[in-house]
Amino acid sequence: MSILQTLKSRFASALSSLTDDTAPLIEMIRSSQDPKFGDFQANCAMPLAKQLGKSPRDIAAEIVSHLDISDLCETPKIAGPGFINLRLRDDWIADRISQIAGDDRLGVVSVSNPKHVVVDFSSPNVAKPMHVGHLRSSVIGDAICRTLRFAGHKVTSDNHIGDWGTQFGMIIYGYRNFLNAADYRVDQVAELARLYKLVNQLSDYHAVKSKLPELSKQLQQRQAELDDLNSGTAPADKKAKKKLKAQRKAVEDTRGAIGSAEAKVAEVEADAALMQQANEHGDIARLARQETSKLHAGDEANQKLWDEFLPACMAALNQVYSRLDVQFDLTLGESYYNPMLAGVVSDLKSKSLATDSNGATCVFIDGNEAPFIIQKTDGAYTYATTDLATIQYRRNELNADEIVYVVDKRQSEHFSLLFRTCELWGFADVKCQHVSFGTVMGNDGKPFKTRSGDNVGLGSLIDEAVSRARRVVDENDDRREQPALSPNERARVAQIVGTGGIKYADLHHNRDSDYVFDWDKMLATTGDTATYMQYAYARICGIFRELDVDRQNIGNGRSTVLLTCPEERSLALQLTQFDYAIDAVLADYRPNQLTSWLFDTSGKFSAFYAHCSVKNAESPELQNSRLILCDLMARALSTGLALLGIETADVM
RNA sequence: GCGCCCGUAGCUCAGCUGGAUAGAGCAGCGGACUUCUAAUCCGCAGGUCAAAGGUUCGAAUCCUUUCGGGCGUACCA
Repeated sequence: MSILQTLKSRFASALSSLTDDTAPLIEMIRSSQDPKFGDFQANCAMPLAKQLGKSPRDIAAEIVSHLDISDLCETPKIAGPGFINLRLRDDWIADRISQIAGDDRLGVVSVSNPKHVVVDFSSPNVAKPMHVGHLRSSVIGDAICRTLRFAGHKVTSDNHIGDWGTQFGMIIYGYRNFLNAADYRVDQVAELARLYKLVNQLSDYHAVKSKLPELSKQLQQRQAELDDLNSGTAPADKKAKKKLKAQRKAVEDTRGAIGSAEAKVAEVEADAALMQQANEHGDIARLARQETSKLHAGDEANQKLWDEFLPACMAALNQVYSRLDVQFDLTLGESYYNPMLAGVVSDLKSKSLATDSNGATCVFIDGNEAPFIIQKTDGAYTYATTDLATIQYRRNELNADEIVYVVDKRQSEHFSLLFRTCELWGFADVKCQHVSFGTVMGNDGKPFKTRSGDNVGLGSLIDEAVSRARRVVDENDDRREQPALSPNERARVAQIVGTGGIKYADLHHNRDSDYVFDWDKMLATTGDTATYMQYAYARICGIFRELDVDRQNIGNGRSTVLLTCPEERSLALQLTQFDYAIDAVLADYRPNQLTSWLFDTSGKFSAFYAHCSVKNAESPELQNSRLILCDLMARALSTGLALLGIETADVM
């Protein structure tokens, strides 16, 4: 039983003589936020006093008098309005550490009721290079999978790749019209990406070009409306003010739209070759869409191209996954569900859940204006249809108890419609959850792009991180009198530090927050970073090397842990609470709960390291005790970081 | 129009179902390497938690309003 659970059960019996409803009260026991108040605090006296019409401090005293915790805590202190402050006995902490020291799971018990959770994450479109946006989903999803597995659940990680969408028609069209055969032979994926970009650019050109006159007209009109509003007297009431502001924004938006449209047009027109291609392919957007339709309809030639493109695209994705050490149990892309889509639509129709609206087949959910479109006017299915088929498959074929979607929060409306539709469809028994995350922003407050407006490729991000890490590794090792690392080891450390840094930079934010991308922060190796913890790990390994200790034998004996100074006690107490961090992550799928525990713990270790020498411990018993703490700390770091997909190195 | 989200230190962000004097990191300033790796440690400074009301013994957290910003909103995924 964990410390908190033990405390709660003791409080439950103490409280039972005062009230029948102890459940909400024992939830008010938690760890103290300030160590000067002790290790834990119970805040239940105040509400209970209110309930019983007595003074909170008297109630607190009464609770304490019924409380039987002398075996694990020192005498409770009542403070402030009626807080009960608890300080654990050192011998109790020491006992607890001894137990955990012999436990591979560091005191975390496997769940008693394992669930089968399908985690849907990463989900890039093939033939489009992965970018920072995919980093969040991949890294968060991977951490969730690892943590669920550690807790004892059955996990199926599934990469629901976009291999059946509009972009394939564009690539097919590009392949047929603009292929550079030589480049294609050298680097198939790069050439496909170029073709995708080109077709996209050309269809954009035409779309935007034809929209420009309308946009200018709209601008004129909106400007006129704005002038109209401005010409009157200054707006007195709030409504008029608001309207004026909205109008200003509308004008600005239109102006912005024209600006970017003109830029797109100019880019094509500045390039004679592009211009010629644009002129020769005036209907490119429609024709590309047609290729997609043909593919979906089973057209042999297009299917053959799809079969040709896909393996190379997958290989490119897998290369990135391998560098990130992200693994999938399944990679069932959208194409996999294609045969099931017609059945989904007919089933929903037969159950009168889906109806025709303006020629499209839709599910309408009460309280939502927007329909959930499962079949378009032209007969094509949408990603909504695919998502429904996917849930059906995961429930019926994979026997999932729970499905977790690690997807951008901008799609929250889609998921709420999807999940609601599934409930109505009769799939209420599978728990679906949208684990949303915020956008990676640039310095301008807009979604992060390079200066040229492209997405930042994930491959080059990793390269940059590793090469920066290498510079730091070199600097540090060169500074030593005797360099500790061979060139190969340096490369290995740079790899671990670089990729760990990227992952950590993402994971340590609350996933729902947008955050500003910054190379220096993303790749920083000081402060609240993976490097800080990796370094702590390497320092512990250094102690074992220096003292020539066999880690296998530490903590196996009955040797006790001695807590002789505040740094030791604080570290030991922290190390008993790994299970809270795991619980906190899984409560709402927030890996930042684990990063913050790891950072706190590492901070306490660093203080311990600075103040409590292991090598020069005052006695062999104390040295042994400190070795137990070091070993436990090292395992906490490697285990905890591993749950985040971050590796450690013995020397760095 | 409708719906969802956000506003916390110079910057980037934590802050769990309401708990005591709101926390980190970075940047800044000042200290600590003959002693297990200074990728570190110790200290200082930095805040009207956007604003105003309300609920409560207690509010950054819950409710209402205002201001500022973002996102979504019928055939892209």
